[in-house]
Amino acid sequence: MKNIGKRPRGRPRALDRDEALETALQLFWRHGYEGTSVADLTAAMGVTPPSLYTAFGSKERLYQEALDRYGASYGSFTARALAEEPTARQAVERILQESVAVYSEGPAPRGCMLASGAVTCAPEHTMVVADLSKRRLATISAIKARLDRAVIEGELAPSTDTEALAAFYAAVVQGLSIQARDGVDRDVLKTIAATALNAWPGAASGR
Amino acid sequence: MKNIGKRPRGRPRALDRDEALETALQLFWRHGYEGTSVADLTAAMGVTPPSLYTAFGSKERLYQEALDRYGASYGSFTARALAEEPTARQAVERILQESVAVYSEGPAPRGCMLASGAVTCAPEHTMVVADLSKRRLATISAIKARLDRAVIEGELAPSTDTEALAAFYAAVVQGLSIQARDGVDRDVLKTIAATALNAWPGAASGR
DNA sequence: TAATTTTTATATTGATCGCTATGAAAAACA
DNA sequence: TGTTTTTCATAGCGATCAATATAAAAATTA
Repeated sequence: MKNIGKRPRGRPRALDRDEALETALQLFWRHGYEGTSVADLTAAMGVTPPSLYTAFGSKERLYQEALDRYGASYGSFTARALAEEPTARQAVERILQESVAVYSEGPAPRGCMLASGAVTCAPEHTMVVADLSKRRLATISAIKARLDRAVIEGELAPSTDTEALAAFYAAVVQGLSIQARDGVDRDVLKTIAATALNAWPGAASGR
Repeated sequence: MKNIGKRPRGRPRALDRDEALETALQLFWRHGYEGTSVADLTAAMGVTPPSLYTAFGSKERLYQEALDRYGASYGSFTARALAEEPTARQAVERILQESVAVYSEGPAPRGCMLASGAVTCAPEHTMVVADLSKRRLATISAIKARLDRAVIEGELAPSTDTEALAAFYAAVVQGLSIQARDGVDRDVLKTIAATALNAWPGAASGR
């Protein structure tokens, strides 16, 4: 008899991988990579270290999986806004607004997991810093690609520096992330987002 | 005989306190609070742990002293721009430009020590996170105070939301800090700064 | 020179770090 | 039932964490 769609051979795992990954995401989001210990993770998951290592390999790989999960859930609004909104400007506007909503949510605001995860780090964790950096730069590239399309479609002037404009809005989002964690009032964050839109090429900034 | 202006009684310290503090500043700036160990610090200073502890008390107090030193040296351009420039707009412009210069300096850009020091942290280091947060918020307040003065002097309309405008430019500076660390090209950073100025109330953002 | 004071270096402290060797437990196979 | 396979919990690995107890070293003071 073949084993198709049935249980595998050994002892079934007590660890719900999906649930455990969400727990890891929450801890890493709040405390960052270096601020979250394996003991913290296993305690929150309700398992012992060997179970964690069998399921995820290492703390570093678990962190990367948590980042992937973040990008596919809480952090997915950026990609969705870029894909769904009819204009680049509306996409950027939605990104700014949803950033405020997601980052300042809950009793202890968490900001952006990519922006606040591990900007600085011990030399031995360079890989983690580089990985996060890559993900942040990828976000800028995604915004830039949408702006380039807007140039082609005539929404933006051909002379537009799309790379710098994308980096500018990414910078505002990163700043929103830090200030959300600092407890800056949500209304202020919303106004920051609105102010950033005044820098949109050709926009008349209000008096 | 009294001891006035002479050497104190005991064995003279081999540790140059000022020099050691600058060394600590550099390490903390690069690797953050959690990413810098006492062993790293003593090794770079060329002393043994007891010397560090008699001179600075604890790692946490040394970090705070390093932050003070940063604010009085590398990070002093903000306060100076706010005090020296004739208009609020020129002050903000200078802050943005000098941010780019300072944050992207050197072979391994360090960003802002306040913005990248310890956004996330282990629960047992909450004091450090809170201290950094307080310093970042103080910067926003300083900018706001200058904008309030600009309102009084007629440079800005009375309806201006000075708190949000100050928070906006602080957010851009914080984003610049992150992207400088990520290795974003210096010219792009400069254009981000210029773009942010287009959001200045009443400014016409270029086509 | 002898006593006092302060800093120094050596060596360690207990705690925690990420991680794993070991063997029992729990399932599917034969 | 007995074998095989996989995960489980117990316990502990060496390394590193921030911080110190101890006592020798180096200065001033008497």
